[in-house]
Amino acid sequence: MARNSDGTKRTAILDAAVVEIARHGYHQTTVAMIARRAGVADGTIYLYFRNKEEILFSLFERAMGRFISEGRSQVDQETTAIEKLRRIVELHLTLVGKDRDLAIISQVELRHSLHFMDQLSRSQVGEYLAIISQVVAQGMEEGSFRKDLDPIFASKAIFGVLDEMATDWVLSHRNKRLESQAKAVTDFLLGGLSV
Amino acid sequence: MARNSDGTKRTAILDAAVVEIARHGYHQTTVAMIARRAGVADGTIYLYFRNKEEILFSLFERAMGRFISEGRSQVDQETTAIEKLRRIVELHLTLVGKDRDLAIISQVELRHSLHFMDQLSRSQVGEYLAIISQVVAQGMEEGSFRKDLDPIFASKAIFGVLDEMATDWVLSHRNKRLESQAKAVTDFLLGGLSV
DNA sequence: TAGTATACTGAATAGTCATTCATTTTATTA
DNA sequence: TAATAAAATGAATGACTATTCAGTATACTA
Repeated sequence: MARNSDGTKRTAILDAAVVEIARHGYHQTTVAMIARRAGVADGTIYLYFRNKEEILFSLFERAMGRFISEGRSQVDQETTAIEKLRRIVELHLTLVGKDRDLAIISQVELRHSLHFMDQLSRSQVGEYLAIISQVVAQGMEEGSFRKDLDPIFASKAIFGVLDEMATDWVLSHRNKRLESQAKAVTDFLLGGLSV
Repeated sequence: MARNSDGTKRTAILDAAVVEIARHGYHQTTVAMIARRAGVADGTIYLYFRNKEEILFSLFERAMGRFISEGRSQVDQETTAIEKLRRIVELHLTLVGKDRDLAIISQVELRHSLHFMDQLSRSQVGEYLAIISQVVAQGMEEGSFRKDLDPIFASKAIFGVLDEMATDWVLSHRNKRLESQAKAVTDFLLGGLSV
């Protein structure tokens, strides 16, 4: 499998894939379309990726990597669990809201098949949830969060709210920035519905 | 477009589609596979559905219809917003947890394309969210829910948590019943993370 | 029972595209 | 500069499948 040394061409292919897949959907996007936009020949794609599906996987890995590494660093910049949660919410909404094409991919196109979702949730999403659940656990120790929480459960619930906001933003055609919801989300997560 | 008077055959086709699509995914499921399982000829499918995609739409409508009608009836059986919320959470998790094949479809396969999700969210999901947001609004009037909530926002957050629990259950290979999470979900939604 | 309408069948069609690989171009080495 | 290796090309292949429709079977009517 030949490839140029810097990741130039691989990156170009992934960038092209984001645009084409966001615009036409994974199944309507042909390998030829991605190749054309990336400025390479069809066959070149197969020097960098085993098959079409691997492009989608790689796309996800690249995006999720940012969530994890930035997530960690944001969390490390704060001391209290409440502030850490605030940072995670802001980061999540900001990262998704930054690039609509990528958001379409992560909120819609990546959820195509059971097989696919399975892989995703096992690998990187699990790592992301672990970061969140650590924050919850810390909050419980600190005494700022309720003692009767299950951190794993709570991390999923938190992710669920963030994910729904992201999906809603992708589907809405309004132009409101996604990160403008950060405060509302944090307040809801911390305080719940009850007075 | 010919068809037999009772919905027998149409129902058989939809039932077959649920099984095949849950098992192989929408794109790996051929019309022939659905026809075979339903015990009809390939062409018969097209007497009942315009095309393959319409099968998926119909599947969704049938399933979502239950959420909405049962949701309303559950809500009507309670008086306080807190109890209504409890019912919605229980119903949602029970309905999803009742049929794993259908759950796979609603949590994974139905989210195929932006176009598709768009249609879904506009139509029936919107109606479902409206039911939830009415409950939130009632809770605010009653004084049992915080006054600074936006009911629309809150309904999305609630749906997000329910949806994530459902997806997690579909992807997890454990056998724990989904509705066993109902209390944890309700507590989380009502009380949030903070003490 | 003959005639007509309705329902169903399944083989043939028509188009699509992921993937391959023989060939060409570009880079590296001696 | 010649020889060799690495990268890249893109036309051709081969496999797949949604949809159609001419024909058959079943139900209904007079």
